[in-house]
Amino acid sequence: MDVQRLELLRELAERHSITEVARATHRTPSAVSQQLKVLEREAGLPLTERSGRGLVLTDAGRALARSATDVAVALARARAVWDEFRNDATGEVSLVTFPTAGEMLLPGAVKAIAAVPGLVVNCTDKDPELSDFPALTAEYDIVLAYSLRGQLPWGGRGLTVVPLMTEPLDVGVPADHRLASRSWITPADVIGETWIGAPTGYPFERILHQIEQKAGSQITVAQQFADLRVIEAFVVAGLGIALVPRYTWGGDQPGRLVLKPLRGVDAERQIVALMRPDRAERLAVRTVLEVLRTEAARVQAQHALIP
Amino acid sequence: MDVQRLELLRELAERHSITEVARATHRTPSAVSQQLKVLEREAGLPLTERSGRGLVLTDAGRALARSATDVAVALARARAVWDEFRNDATGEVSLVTFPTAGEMLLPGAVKAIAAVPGLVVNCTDKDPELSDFPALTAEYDIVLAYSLRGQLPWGGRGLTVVPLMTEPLDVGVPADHRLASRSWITPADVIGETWIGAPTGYPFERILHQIEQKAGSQITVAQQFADLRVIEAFVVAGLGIALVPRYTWGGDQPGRLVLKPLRGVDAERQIVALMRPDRAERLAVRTVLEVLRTEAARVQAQHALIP
DNA sequence: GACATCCATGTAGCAAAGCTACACACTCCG
DNA sequence: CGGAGTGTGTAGCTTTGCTACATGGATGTC
Repeated sequence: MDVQRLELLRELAERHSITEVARATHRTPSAVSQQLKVLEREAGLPLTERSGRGLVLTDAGRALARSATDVAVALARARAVWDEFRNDATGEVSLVTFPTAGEMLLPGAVKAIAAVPGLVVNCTDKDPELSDFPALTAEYDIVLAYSLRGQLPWGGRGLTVVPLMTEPLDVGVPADHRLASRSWITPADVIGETWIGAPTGYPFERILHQIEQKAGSQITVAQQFADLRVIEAFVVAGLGIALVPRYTWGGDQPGRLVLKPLRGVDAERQIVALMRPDRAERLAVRTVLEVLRTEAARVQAQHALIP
Repeated sequence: MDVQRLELLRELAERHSITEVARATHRTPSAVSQQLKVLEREAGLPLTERSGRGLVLTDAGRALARSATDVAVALARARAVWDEFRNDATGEVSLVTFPTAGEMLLPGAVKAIAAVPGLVVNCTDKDPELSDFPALTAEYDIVLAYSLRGQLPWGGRGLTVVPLMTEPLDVGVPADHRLASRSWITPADVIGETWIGAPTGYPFERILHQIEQKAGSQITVAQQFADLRVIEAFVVAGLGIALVPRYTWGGDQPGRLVLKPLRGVDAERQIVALMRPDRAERLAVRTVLEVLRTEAARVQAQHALIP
């Protein structure tokens, strides 16, 4: 029961291909295949099955891979305890975000992290529609993701989830709109309005459905954009109203776009950090996470002051 | 941070000598020394210090060794989960006991274990006065030990403790003794009696002290024997009375020795299994443990019937 | 105080484990 | 039917980790 081999099995469980595992671990596919073969012989049961031109884990393989995660966590924790002992939060941390969170949290966070010597974060963004968040944890240490209240799609898969903040989703209307002077809005208020929506499959869709149900009236979605800036521009142009995350909206439309809280509907999203449990143990990762949490709190507090 | 090397460090923490670690892991001292040196270089801090002709762990070394235990536990658990998956509780388990528990529990337990194919237990006994129980966990998978109520000397050291049974300690008197017809005895009853005691340092001593305190009168200990059979023989010969564990006494003095429960004093001992936490995870070990527990329950139930 | 003893630790050499490079077999898809 | 994708064998090399033996320091003894 060698740890290295278990690690390979775990990688295979996540990446679903020996070639991918080889690339990720800087080895040739042949080396990976050989090691897995040895593990299988030690285990005494087949761990993989051929399926088409690739292969899939058997039930036994999945079971063993799960245990492998526990071992990896213990090992990572040992490393972390040691780094804490030496007070050495050094290292590289990779991070993906969806664009709006990146805009809101990362500039401040990266600046704060720069103050920690030897700690480096490499950030990227990725369109949330193109890639499912959990899969990204194979490649990145920290994945910033969001989910709507009630749905917690990131549990269950054995990932570590750290909540960073909950952000209300308001209704954005043009400054000269009939609803612009209201202090809040209910589903009944927006009957008959035209909406600028997000592409099909985006979680925002669910909230529009909730509004439909509460109002008892069908919603008209005129356009579908992924980029918030485009949506805002359309709203300002008077082409419709839209759901806008309160802390994230651009602000480059000063005075021409106003946000109104939505009552009667659970209109908020949770912004969380998603991680593979072993990576979540690393001291460098935990340090970055701590910075993100305080940054999120800062943003939230700042918006509470200017309502 | 190689697991094998961490394992060596952990062994060193327990055995306090490279030579001993080498013997236990079937290597030469040179090999152990080299591997620890590599670990130390990776760790970046000295893990050991020379002390006389041997060496001792530094604080850093002890800290890292603690983490190493967690890794070993995770790894052992992975193995156990796998063995459970294959329903394969095969393997060798070594066990030490103090004599009385061996007499009481082991014959039945070993017979039950013989029914499990491929599972082997190797048992030995060891005088409890000569060796401290925790140290034996380095050498044996399961250590049967006892402790008096209130004192739990086996926690704290990071060992796994599984309670098997609690055994009352009665007062053994000859059948023709003035107290032989009583249904129980209090400390006041035994004022003026001569005691056959255990050697100094045995935990039974503490109970005699309690009796002294409750009775307000000094106790006379005439002889000190470790072996229960000798004690019983002296009691039968009318040379004194003694503390006798209720389930364990010989029975080869039928009718000539009677046991009387002691009231007013916490007179019982806990019989527990002591294990290194990683070894406690092994399926074979857990299986043996399960047998021991049911055997202990059987013995206890049997004695409840014949009071 | 010299000597034997018991440690840990260096050095050289050897055996095994694990990797790469390359060839091969198989499946899917245009 | 190729061509691009997959996983897997084989040969050979590199690295790792071990043993055997020698060395040096600390301890205890005659």
